[in-house]
Amino acid sequence: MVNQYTALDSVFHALADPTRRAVINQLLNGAAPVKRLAEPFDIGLPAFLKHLTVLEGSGLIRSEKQGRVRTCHLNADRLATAERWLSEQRAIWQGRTDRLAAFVESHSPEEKQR
Amino acid sequence: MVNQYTALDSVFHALADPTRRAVINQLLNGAAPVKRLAEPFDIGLPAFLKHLTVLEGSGLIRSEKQGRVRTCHLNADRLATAERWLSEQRAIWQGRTDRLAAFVESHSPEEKQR
DNA sequence: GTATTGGTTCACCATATGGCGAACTATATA
DNA sequence: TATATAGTTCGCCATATGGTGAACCAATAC
Repeated sequence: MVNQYTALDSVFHALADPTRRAVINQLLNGAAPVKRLAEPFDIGLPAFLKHLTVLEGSGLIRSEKQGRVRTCHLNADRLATAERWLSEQRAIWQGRTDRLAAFVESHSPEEKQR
Repeated sequence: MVNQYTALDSVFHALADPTRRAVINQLLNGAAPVKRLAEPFDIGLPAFLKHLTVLEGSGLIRSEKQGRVRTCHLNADRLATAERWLSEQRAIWQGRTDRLAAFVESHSPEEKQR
């Protein structure tokens, strides 16, 4: 369980929670302070902060504090990381099913049912 | 924590583990029995079975047993579910940054620094 | 200066996760 | 029939997760 924590691990894990996905959704419209991000959810600030920590740990968001307010913004690159992995898998899958279809095609030219 | 477990929750959670992603990777090349899937990993069968249960619970794989061997195959649709969410987010993000760029463009035609 | 606001930290709790070994079931195989 | 093989189930354990309330700090606002 102490295996090197890859970027994909932490990104997918961060995305596996509805609260965190909702935060990302909010941040799509631009940066926002912690308070405003937390408003829609009925959990305490401490719990919410943990979600932000997970998100920031995965690189999906960044944040900086000035004065007493911390502003969070999305790091869209990291979303792309996950998207890339998924589309790679799909590409492999499609390549394989395409070859399979071609094989079937070439070996049973005129009858399709068995 | 007892919120209705959405499909995205379980899919992303399933993907958040390197062992489980590796299993998916194997299944891209076609169906395989549990034994063969488990070979590359140096964890016990019981632990491996839990991973399979998580994967099957998320709908990413399906499996059926005949005789004493259980054969697993990928359900690529579910991968697409996750991919779709991600690309939606990216679309929103891009729409927003595009509008932002247009706004900046139209409001400071010749000076860029403030 | 005092009060309020926005965050943060701390100790704590219940449950989930990911692993183990041992025992067990059922199907092939010899 | 005896034995090996493929899975499965069980009880156990350490750690992670997601939440709580209470106390605390540092900027603002009054």
